[in-house]
Amino acid sequence: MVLRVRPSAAPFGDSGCMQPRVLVVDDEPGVRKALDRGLRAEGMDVVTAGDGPTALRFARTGAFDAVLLDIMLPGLSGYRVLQQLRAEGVRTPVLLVSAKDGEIDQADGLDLGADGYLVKPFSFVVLLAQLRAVLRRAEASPTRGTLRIGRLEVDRAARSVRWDGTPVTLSPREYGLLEALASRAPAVLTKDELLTEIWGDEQAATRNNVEVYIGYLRRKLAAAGADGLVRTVRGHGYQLDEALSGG
Amino acid sequence: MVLRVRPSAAPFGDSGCMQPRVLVVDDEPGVRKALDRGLRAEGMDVVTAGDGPTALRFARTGAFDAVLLDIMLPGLSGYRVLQQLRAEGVRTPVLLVSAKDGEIDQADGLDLGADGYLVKPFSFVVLLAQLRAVLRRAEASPTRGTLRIGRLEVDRAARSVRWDGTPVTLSPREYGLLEALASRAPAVLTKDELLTEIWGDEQAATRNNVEVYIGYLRRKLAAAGADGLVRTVRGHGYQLDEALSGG
DNA sequence: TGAGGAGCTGAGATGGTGCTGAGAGTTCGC
DNA sequence: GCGAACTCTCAGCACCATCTCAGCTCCTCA
Repeated sequence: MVLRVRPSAAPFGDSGCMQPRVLVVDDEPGVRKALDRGLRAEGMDVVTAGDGPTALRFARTGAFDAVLLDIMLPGLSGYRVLQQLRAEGVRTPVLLVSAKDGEIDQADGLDLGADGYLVKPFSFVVLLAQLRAVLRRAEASPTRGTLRIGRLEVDRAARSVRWDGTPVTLSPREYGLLEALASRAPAVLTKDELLTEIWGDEQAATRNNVEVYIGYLRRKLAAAGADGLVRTVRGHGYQLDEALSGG
Repeated sequence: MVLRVRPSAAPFGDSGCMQPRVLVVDDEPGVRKALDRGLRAEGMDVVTAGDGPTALRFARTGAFDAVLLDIMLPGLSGYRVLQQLRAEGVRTPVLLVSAKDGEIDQADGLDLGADGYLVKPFSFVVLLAQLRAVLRRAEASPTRGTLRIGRLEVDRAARSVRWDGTPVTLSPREYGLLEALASRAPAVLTKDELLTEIWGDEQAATRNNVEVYIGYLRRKLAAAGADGLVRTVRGHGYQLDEALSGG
């Protein structure tokens, strides 16, 4: 494997985020060590594992920002590890590494949920590029923190909502609707999307439920001064009004 | 390059979505042709480009679900194309392909916004795996890209349309027509194609419906200043006027 | 020049979509 | 048990999107 370490000027501090934590899984100690050094030099926090069960144990904690996963592993193949992780609902981005070209081909299914594929021998630079692409994406879609859409403020940790600084008390359903709309603003969400997201997959509720709760939500928002924030897109669904929330 | 075509049982119909549209950019006609055939066999809709400027012109419309972009290109390097696209706000996933290992290394910055990296020679299966990973992600996130055909802007997430910056409010049918035409511009779409795409397969509607709604659409567009944007190709169907929208 | 076909459009009917109020059922704390 | 908050159901209403259709214009071709 070619290893050419070239530390970037600003490895990962651009967006003020923390060191990304990367799990490196490979059965060869030499490879682990080389990758560990190389990635550390790029400002990442690296943890290594040498076999499948260990990898799974580490990865299922969800404590990593990305996993570099070799397919050939003692104990449990990389495929199985990935499969198991996805089955458990772990969404951590995974880069699959195969020792030879044909290996990926032999998988029963290609769509196991990996986020990138590398074939040995790969250059460190290519690995780094893939890794960064994956980390960049993960960073771009944060699932936590406070949403700020103009004058609207949705604190997801506290499940509280403010408009122009004044708090708006919402019921769980109302809050769910608003958070869903805010987290994707200014996209239009269909009633069915909102149903599955807030009411769950059981589909016990009907679309009229969404209409009713949009009504409740609107009333409370209007009382707080956010009149017209939730807009109806006839025939499709609802969205947060860009102009209003953004202004 | 190794080409091993293996049509899947269900290429891409799993989630009932449309064929993914992929833009293949490579300066070698042989490679273009091979990729075109291979990807079509996998159920994808493929458009090819042989040089940088052409690639940029196609890609900046936002009408593709993924771009396979060779770095070595006449006219404008793949890097520049990618850089330009990102600068314009085009978020379409891009897989960068380098002819040799060192090429990626030579880029001034790795973080141009590519979503995957491949080094020639790569096997078709690896390409397919990367491509699918990218498409799967794109499909999972409802934030579909914005179509830009000259002065026309179609935001597919917000279902909003702008001409020269001024918003145009459209009914669902009208919007469907415009999006269909914009996503394939400057191709001519027949009335039957538009019928099946917007009205569905039931075929309850007739071709006159398309004519009527093209009329409605034209009226609203004309009111916004986009007079003559939707062109009739007698005997065939409708298309967006490149010259007008592109100028 | 005229016939036929393709495409356009205005008027009007209708059905669907979305909104709302009333009220019943449920859960939870006291 | 009681009240409060939340959730859900339902029916009625208003309005808009959709559809139908006839009559029109325009193009093509003989």
